[in-house]
Amino acid sequence: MGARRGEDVEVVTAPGRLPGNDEPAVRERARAIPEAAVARLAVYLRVLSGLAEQDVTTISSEELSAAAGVNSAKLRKDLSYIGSYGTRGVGYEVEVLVDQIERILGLTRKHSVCVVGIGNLGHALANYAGFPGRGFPVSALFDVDDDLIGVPVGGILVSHVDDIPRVCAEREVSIGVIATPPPAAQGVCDRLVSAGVQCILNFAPVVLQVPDHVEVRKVDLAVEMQILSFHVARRADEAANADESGMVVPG
Amino acid sequence: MGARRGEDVEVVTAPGRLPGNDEPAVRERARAIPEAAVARLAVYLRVLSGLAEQDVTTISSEELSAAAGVNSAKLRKDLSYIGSYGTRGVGYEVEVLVDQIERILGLTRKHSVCVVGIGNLGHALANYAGFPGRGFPVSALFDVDDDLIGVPVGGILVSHVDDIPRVCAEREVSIGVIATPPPAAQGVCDRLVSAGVQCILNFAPVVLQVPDHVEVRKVDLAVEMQILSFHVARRADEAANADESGMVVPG
DNA sequence: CCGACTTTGTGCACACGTTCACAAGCGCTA
DNA sequence: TAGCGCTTGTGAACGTGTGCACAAAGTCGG
Repeated sequence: MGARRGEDVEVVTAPGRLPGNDEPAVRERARAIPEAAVARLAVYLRVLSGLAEQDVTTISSEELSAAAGVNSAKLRKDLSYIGSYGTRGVGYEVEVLVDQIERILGLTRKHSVCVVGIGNLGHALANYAGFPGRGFPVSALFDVDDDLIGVPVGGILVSHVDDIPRVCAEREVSIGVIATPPPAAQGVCDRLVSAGVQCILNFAPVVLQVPDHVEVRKVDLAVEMQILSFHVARRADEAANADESGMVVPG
Repeated sequence: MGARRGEDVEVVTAPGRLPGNDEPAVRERARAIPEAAVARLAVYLRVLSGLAEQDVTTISSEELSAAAGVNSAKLRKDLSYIGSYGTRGVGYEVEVLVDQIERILGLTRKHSVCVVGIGNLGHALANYAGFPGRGFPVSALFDVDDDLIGVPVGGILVSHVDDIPRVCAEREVSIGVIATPPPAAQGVCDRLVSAGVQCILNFAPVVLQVPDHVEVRKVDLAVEMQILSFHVARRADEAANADESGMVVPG
């Protein structure tokens, strides 16, 4: 176990009978998993699911880490956050890992998703979102365009954004996906928040302001492109640099 | 942020007096900017562009950081990576910052982009990609479906994936966007790489294997959803925990 | 039953990124 | 020109995440 702050170290033998402290530490553990590790666990899960379908029953950290594109030590540390489910000298049982990762990621429950903004991207998401992580049924779609209201997209009828509070409550939406034009995003976000949605995936290129208890993740195409652009530029500069400094091309 | 390959280690602190190291440090600096800072610079740039359009000429780190949703010290440090363009006691000139960030991000050149896989998502990207970061013209589209070849999407004719090498070379594509089904992604990736594309934005939920000199960023919807799911689960557990431990609801 | 071999789980050290806190620097006013 | 108040730029402390290397713990063959 990694040394945390002085506080939650005594989890070992659970000394003092403090109220609410006798929990199996599984829940405490969940809080301690680094976000980066969570992201990787999701990747491992996908790889493992693929292996399970190919009837692979056991895999070593070395093999799995190669398939997931990470260092094997990191993989083992990531897995250690969720418990000790490997067998030394052997490896991990694929099925066990799948189950445990799904448990930690909360994939044993279904998470109802809504998509707001049924443009090009929203369309794609409505058709796409339910399928890859099989625990995310899209259960509501919203737009402002009157021509779209009531139209079925991917099997779901589009509702008006004004109905977000009612529809989200009815269908117990827990994750909201924003795919609106930038100016509309904050307004939509506010409505989702007041509808009780606690997690938001934002595709609109704006910085959303939300209360502390709401989790926002953003997917920003422009930013991704610009990061790549930065690398292109860096490479070009390096090449120019190497050139100037009289580097000889081998061969 | 999110998971990247464990590779990007060679970004380390510029070591000692190696030959060709005496450059004006602008280029050296570029190498030293942390990836996380680059991502934020792109966000600042967008905010700043918005401000410029509203004829704001000057802004303090405090204001800008609030608009970008970060801490002001972090913002100043991020900006310090690209140089000292602020005036103490006053703030930053919006236009200067815009220019400098664009320079660092390599946005002064146009980066030709191709999209592979013209399904729902590819469609959305073809229409979307050029516009938000104004320096990214989509100049080629590819698919395997014969019915799509030659069809114009967002003003560009779709070519066959087999023509990737030729078309990418002709149109000087520097960034490849993969929006194919998972099984096709690695093959497409290989073709892009052999066509000389050095940066890839991958929307397919697979771990791509590429040579070291190729930069890959991935956007993985399923992973994002699962991270949110994790947070939903964590919250639920916390609530349950608080409940069990006999917490009294105030009021 | 033992010893050799394999692979996990993790303590430790290091690197990276974030935050704090303050000196340095600039403009404004008198 | 000197003094004051404001904001930048950054050294240094801190916390988090990564990677190494090895002990612990299991399997397997003899």
